[in-house]
Amino acid sequence: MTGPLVEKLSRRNQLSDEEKAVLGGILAPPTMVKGGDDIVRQYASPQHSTLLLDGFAARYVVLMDGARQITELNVPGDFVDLHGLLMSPMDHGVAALTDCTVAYCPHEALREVTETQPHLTRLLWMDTLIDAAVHRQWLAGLGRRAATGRLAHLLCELYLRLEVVHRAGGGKMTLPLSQAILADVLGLSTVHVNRCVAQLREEGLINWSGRSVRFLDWDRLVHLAEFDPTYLRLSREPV
Amino acid sequence: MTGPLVEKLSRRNQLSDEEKAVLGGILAPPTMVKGGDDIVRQYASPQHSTLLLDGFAARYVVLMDGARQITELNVPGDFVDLHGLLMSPMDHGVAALTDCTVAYCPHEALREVTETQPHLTRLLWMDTLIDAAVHRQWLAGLGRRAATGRLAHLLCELYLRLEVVHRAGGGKMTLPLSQAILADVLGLSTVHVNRCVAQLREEGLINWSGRSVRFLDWDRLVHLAEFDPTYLRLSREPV
DNA sequence: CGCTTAATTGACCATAATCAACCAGGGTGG
DNA sequence: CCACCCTGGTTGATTATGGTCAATTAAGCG
Repeated sequence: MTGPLVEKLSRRNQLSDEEKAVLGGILAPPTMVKGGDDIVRQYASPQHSTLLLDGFAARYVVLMDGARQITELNVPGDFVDLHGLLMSPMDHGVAALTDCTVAYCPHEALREVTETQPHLTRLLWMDTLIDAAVHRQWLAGLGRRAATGRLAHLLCELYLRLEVVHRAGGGKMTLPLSQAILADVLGLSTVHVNRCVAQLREEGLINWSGRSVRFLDWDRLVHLAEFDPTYLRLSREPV
Repeated sequence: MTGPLVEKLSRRNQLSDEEKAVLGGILAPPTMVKGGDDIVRQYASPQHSTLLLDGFAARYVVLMDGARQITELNVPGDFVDLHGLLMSPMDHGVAALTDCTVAYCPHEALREVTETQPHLTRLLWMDTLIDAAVHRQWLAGLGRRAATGRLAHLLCELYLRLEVVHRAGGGKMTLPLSQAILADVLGLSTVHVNRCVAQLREEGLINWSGRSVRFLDWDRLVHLAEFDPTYLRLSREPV
């Protein structure tokens, strides 16, 4: 059940069998959340954190005029609200973008991990640090990148993150997110997302129909996106 | 020397005398960094983290066309590169925006803290989680807030953060940042920052001349900014 | 096969960028 | 002491990226 989480963490530093067992032992049985429902509501103070096992989720903020900004996309293996362990209440919501399978993890058990498993604690800490690193890349995109480059960057990032947990490979990924959702990620209108997708298609960089995205020229896409994967920390780190 | 850090952390959870002593014991003597210089260079792999004791610093990303996006502003009491403890090399730079006083903290000593001081570790972890929470607010701003509201939000945030470390109070703060720097924070041009400042002035919300910002109508500014300080975690947290 | 959601396209508009001056203040060297 | 210079702030004119509004098409789906 801890599969995608262990796969991700193991990329960065060796997980001992004991640590894997600890992780497995603190998770409650999986639960389903329907696409469109909230996994965590804003202002809630949950007594558990939520590990996403399957599906796509997103942290989001809604402004008074109704505009929504998605501040983080979560893929399988991500803790969607690990920060709730140390801070309460939630200052934003977490939505299931598709049907999701999640496993809850009592804060009590996580707190025990922080008391007795310093190395595993550092790995979990690092995972939240990488969330922050992704935030910073998105900030650079929203602040200084043109719309099409921003979309290209997002596609590069998602491909690598999904590949780690075996949801993408061979230059192809399944992306069950509507253009309206992507607009809320990219800080654009749906209309303009559509134009950016069209542009990437016209340039012969991707083949995107329905949920399926195929990369036709990864190198040129990376160049257009100015994508440097360092921030995703997909190789050994000094944890 | 740990003054501003202890003041900030103590807002969130009680620090024991032992913990304060531990913090004091792991810091090297203060160092000066000149405004405009880098505190940490991108791609570097420092063996210490840097506590900002005085001055303003910023994490930033530079794109290929030379545009700069500041992804985080640091004020006294902030660790500017605590994440470097668990991840290396740096995926961005940290610049001193003004003359700064900093104290380095060897990673070796910090690692020892994570092995022996679980509660203090959680407080440091939380501090990085709050960095991420600030990132998310900025994302919402860059993605969905109009320029003037974005500036208003930044001013509200900075005032509260500076107040915690006694660099602001009585509705007034000293902000030694040029409009060009603010533009790199807000994802705007300097010209437009200037117009936004002018607008806040015209609306009678602030008095801003030179480095001195005075808030004339905090409530209306908060309303314009849609500012909710929850994310700054300035009161007791369940660490 | 109708119904609903998502994608697409076009016309027009607005926010903010760019370009280009100009001004104010504070050092500095003559 | 004052002219000069440099940085940072201010203003106006023009442009452009992306938003809004509205309609059309395509794609799932019961």
